[in-house]
Amino acid sequence: MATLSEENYLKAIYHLAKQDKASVSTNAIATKMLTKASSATDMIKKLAEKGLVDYQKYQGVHLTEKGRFAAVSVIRKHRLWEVFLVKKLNFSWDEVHEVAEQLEHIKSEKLTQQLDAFLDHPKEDPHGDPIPDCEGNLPSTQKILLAQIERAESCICVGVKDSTSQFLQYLDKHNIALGTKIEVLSKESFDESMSINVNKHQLTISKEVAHNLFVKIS
Amino acid sequence: MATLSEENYLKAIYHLAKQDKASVSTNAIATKMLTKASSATDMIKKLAEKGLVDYQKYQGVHLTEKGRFAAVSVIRKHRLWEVFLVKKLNFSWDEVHEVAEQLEHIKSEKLTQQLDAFLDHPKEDPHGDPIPDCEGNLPSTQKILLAQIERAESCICVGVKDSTSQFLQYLDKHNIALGTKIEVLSKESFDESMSINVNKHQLTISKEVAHNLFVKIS
DNA sequence: GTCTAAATTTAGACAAGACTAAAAAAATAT
DNA sequence: ATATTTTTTTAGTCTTGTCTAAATTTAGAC
Repeated sequence: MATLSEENYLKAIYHLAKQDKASVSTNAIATKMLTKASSATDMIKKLAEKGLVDYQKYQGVHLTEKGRFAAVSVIRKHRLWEVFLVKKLNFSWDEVHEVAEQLEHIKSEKLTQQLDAFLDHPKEDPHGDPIPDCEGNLPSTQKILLAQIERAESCICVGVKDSTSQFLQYLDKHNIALGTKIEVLSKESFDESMSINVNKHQLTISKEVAHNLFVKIS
Repeated sequence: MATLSEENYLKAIYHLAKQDKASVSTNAIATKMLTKASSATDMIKKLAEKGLVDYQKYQGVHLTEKGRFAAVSVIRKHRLWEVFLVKKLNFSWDEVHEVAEQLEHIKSEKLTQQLDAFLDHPKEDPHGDPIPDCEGNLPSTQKILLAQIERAESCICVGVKDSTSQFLQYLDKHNIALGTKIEVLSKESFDESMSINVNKHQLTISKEVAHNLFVKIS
């Protein structure tokens, strides 16, 4: 039902709402979509017309249940395709995003179901993000940012917040992957940089890195 | 470079040119694309502008080398995806077309290459149509239509001309698949119907069926 | 509380791809 | 060779998604 463009807006609204959970502003949507506010307003009206968002002038939008389901369905497909690309076609985790952005819009219920089965019903994509089930349920994971750790402690890398290839390649270079054990040695209060141990190698990471790595305490 | 719509037009022109090999008329394109002649004219101008077809008013079009390559690249992807759907995702041969029509437009050189490798460089799609290589070469196969057989003779089904699900399901129902041995018993000169033997079962097929089944003499 | 600044919406325009109706060219029939 | 039919093109309109510029509303500063 939703056009390609509509699906992309729904995804953007979903991701923006997750953080804030308040209503999502026109400007935030425009920024995320790399368009202008006026374009976002136009699209918001179309989405509201179709019952995918609740909208009142000047008040931002909320996804309706229907809109949320549509958004999550696209995210499900995106993440399943990412798993496919990495597990079956030997893509690395920094190469999958662009292609998955295209594949996520393919419309075929059967394709999605069969792909899911073919991949053995994966629970996470290559960046550690959870894959929604076909009913739109998304298990809430309790990952924390590495930056939130305040004392010498051991943890395991379980995801990335930023999945640009620049960041992922930085992680590759320092042998940090999903499942990698990270020992926090110390944290510098001046610049929030951290001294960590990865595979017996000591490493200093910046605030920026620490704020984009999800870990769980081990 | 080419938009989704342009790719579909190129494909249509390619398929129309194959049969006739003369220039392709505006009307033929419009009919194949299920649009109006005026829309076809508009698109032809865009394709000519981009150097994908040669066009002179009222004279129909020819694909340029660039246009032919673009068309064949889309066909390559279409057929590779069909193989994927049947071999890996358990689609049947009458279910793949629609989905492949979407997948064929995904733009990623690496994806196509890796998919090809993952499928072990298949030579044919599930309907027996040859898969072009990445340079745009398409092996010329010498299949004949079952209807062209004039006397009692044995042959093997190697492809279908019509790949609508109605026809494919008809073939399924009568246990005719690629590789199936077909013995021609007789041909009726009145209506061109044929009496054939498939897996020990005798069967009478109409002219329509005989004209849509490719075979090779065994 | 009013006044400015920021965010949002409206109005009008444009490109892509489609359509209808009408004009022009080509093909066919007599 | 001319008349008629068919094919093709043109002209003008529509929808989707975008834009700029202007108007409006909300929020923040004092």
